[in-house]
Amino acid sequence: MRLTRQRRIILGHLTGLKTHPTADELYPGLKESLPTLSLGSLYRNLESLSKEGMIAKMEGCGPSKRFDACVKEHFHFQCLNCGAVSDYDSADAREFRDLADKLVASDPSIRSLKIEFRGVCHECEKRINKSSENKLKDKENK
Amino acid sequence: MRLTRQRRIILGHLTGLKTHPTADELYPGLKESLPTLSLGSLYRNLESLSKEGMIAKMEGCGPSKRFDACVKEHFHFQCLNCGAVSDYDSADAREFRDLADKLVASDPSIRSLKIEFRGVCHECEKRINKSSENKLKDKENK
DNA sequence: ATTGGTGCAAATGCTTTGCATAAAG
DNA sequence: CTTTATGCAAAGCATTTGCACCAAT
Repeated sequence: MRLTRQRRIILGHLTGLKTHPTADELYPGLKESLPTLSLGSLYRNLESLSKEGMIAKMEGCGPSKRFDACVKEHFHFQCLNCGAVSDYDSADAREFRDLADKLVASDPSIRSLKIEFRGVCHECEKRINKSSENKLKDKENK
Repeated sequence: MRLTRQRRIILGHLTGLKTHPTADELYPGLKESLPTLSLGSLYRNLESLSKEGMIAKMEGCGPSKRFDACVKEHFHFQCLNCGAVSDYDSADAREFRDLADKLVASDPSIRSLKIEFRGVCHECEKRINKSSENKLKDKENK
């Protein structure tokens, strides 16, 4: 695979984000640096880059695939409300990872373990609190 | 939601399977008992049944959703080769589940944890061994 | 009579593919 | 000059939706 200008810019752009975007989310920002970029080529290039191990392709976190410039193993946290995916780490999580590794080592039929954390992200939490505040106010005004 | 004849048969059929089929895989077998069943209605009914908590909808295990008549929490094992999904249980797995529950309890921002085992299923293992045997024989014959 | 269920076909959303052109080695 | 990359439009696949008809309360 050739690391063309287009691919370098896609890679650079993705590296600058910690949001694990979908192809669709990535596209508008990329168009600024690459006005002729087509969505088809973006898909092809994300696929190529991930096949080369230069980026990670995340499947099964919603209808669309997400991409991550960070290739080394780490946990993800997905918001049940908005679908956004962020990295997750904590002492407990690291302990958990250790036990997971042990489990994989103990059973030869297991090659890997997919682990994903789910909850409500800070942004959605705020939004939800605000909207319930507003509902209270509405009631008071009636 | 009304538990119509159609839905009862879909539910019964799914209960008889331990393969966690996709809508597509379920369809042909169901057509025998329900000749007029449309794929659209199957999707709608699987959706309704899962919303009622009568079956489990599994997302993120490939391009198609899978459905499971067993609603109580349990681990799944997915074959990296053929995509088939089966249940997974072992003493180590139960220990793992306990730690996962602790982790969820310890961090209030976490609502749930998605855990999935991956490897190569027995059927594929056999198939792969056979085909490598054949390749050896081919070499000998040359 | 009103509500909910079904079949069918069309629409949707995300992604892939075919093909002609362009760039890189 | 052969291979690889790109843009565009069309196709693909899993799923959802609109609508007319039907069944059950």
